[in-house]
Amino acid sequence: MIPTVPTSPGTGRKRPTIRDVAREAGVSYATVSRVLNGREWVSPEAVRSVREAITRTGYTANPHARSLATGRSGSIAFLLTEPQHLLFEDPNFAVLLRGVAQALSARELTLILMIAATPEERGRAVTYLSGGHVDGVLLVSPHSGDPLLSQLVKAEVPIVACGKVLGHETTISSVAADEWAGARSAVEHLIAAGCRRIAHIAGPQDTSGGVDRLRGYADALAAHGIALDEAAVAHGTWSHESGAEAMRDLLRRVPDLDGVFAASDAMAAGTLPVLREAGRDVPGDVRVVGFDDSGLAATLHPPLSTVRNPLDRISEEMVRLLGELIAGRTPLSITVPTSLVLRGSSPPP
Amino acid sequence: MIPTVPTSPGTGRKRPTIRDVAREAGVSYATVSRVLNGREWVSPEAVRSVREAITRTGYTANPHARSLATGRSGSIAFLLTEPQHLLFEDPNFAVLLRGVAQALSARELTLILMIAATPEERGRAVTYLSGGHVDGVLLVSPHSGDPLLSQLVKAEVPIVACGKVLGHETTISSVAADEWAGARSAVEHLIAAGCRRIAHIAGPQDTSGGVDRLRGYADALAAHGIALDEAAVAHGTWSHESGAEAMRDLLRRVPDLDGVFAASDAMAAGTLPVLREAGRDVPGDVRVVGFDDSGLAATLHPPLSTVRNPLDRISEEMVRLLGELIAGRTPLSITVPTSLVLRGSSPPP
DNA sequence: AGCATCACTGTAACCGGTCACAGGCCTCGT
DNA sequence: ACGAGGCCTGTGACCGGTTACAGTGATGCT
Repeated sequence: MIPTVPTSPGTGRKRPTIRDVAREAGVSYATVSRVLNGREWVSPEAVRSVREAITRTGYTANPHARSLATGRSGSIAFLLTEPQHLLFEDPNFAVLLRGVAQALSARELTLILMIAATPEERGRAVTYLSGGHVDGVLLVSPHSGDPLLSQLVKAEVPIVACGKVLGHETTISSVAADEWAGARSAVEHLIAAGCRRIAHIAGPQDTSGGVDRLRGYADALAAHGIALDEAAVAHGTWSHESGAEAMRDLLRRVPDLDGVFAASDAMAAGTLPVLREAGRDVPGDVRVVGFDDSGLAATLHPPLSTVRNPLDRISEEMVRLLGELIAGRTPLSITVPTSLVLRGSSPPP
Repeated sequence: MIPTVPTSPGTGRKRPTIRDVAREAGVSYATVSRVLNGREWVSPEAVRSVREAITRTGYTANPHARSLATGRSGSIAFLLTEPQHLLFEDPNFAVLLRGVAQALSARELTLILMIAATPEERGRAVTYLSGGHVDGVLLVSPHSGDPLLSQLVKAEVPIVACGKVLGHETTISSVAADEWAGARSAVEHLIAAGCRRIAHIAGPQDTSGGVDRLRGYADALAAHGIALDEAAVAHGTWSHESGAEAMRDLLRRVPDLDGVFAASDAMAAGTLPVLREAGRDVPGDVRVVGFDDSGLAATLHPPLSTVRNPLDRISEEMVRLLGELIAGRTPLSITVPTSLVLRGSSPPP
């Protein structure tokens, strides 16, 4: 016969429970619970003695017991479906992640990071997320047709996406930067500064950011009666290298260009050495404006003018919307304004 | 008056419990639990009918109830104490994170990402981690004297660190690349290729990586009877820009150098344009070797020879060690071998 | 036949919280 | 003096699992 040892010797002392605190404080465990949750109708001295007992015993609530009783987990998942793109190539992504972590931490919520790249991981992610482990899900730039998306929607998990998700406006919330307005303001600045031959290095056209920034460029030109020249639009992949490549093309196709609006800072950064090698002074001969205001923008030579992508606001809003969704509000899509940051590569006129 | 909604907001009908499955299958709920956990001594037909009942009801176990009963949370924390460094500047970090996520996912463990940069966040992190929310903690390059570390150790949370943590060998496990051997092999390769004036761009000397790579450099020279010249060692911050800066210094101080070993790929990348502007051909006049084999190494011109930092192995080992720690084994520090990858910036002799 | 063993199953007692409900005590109104 | 009602507190019933322990019937052994 193996008797159960009351005080287990090897594994150290066990953590105090709410009952231990109640005994210490000389009240019932229900009262301790009330103090912990800030419920009304508890006498000041009870509050005081419970508080003291808590610090004396070093008590912390068992999160699993609490979750079991309340039905809330206190944690939300940050789901990545395209890590190779987001995590490794996009410096903005780190800013977004940082912002989300901060916003969640402030709300005492836990961030569960899930990477669902392989089919196997995606399957596990769906079961996990539908299984009640988390209170909600934050998604980065999901693909509209992704089956994962519809499975989560079917499981009634609250979801907030970063970037618009076509076809799911009524089932999931989303937060997006006003890409179009940002792009437009950048191009209008170039026009106001006297540029007449403005080229654009566009992002991938299967992303909403790439499309909207291109539309903003085109609309700004149209609004000022400047004809859109197909030759003045090159396409890149967001990366530094693709920006350099695109710039070489543009110099060949539009030798008289006097302004470049690149859809990302990295691509804008790629244009600078190419322009220098071609003997064009920035901003003297050619003005350059990027997009994102990533960390690298200010450190370039010359420092890069750019459209500030308000990722801190976006992450904050994502968490806020998710909170509302969890509380039972209906899905909502919002847009966050961008702003123009002028630096050496295209100073104010 | 605002009545409390009885049914949880997100979900309409409530999820089936183990009792529902038992009723469906015509057995007791203990039997269902036994089937779920693969316990012995359950009749084949009971297993079958339970399995059927599970698929019929769409049952998934409530993770919080399970955690409460077993005392295991099934999740581990990945703690970042220096996000500005790791998350934003270090491309390797993303690789490590990816690897850890994969290893945990394969073990059905959840990754909780915690960023503890501000004092407030650090405090919350300690309470959270000591509070039994997670089964263990993975730490990236913690600073040995960090009070956070000793608090976690005191709370008896299983910890595995990436990189050596001096003074905690008996309390926490750690996994590190063999930085010293890697650095040494890089420098020996340069010597074998005929270089005689080999400079080093060192990393920060308050990190174990920075120190060990410098030691490896010094020891390789000593082993081949080459005197260490203080002027041939410059210091950088891991970053591209600091590498360029260091290279300019070195060209001034050691004009006859014919080899450079940089402690990071980013710093090595920074040397290339500086060398080109100075009229030195790589690898003709000067051979360059980096460290890490980060994504960028192969895309440079010329492609960078470098020491492969086995981050995939490291992440895998970290998770394995943490598992052993959780199972009750004693802490263990292990080293993972590196390998030399030769490319255009210093091809094989 | 009687008893031990084996293979399996069910009951009940946890795990550590939350919360509905039933009081108790004190003050106030009548 | 006594009931009403406000404030505060304690009891007990959950939440949904795991698991110790106590059966139960069938079989094997003496």
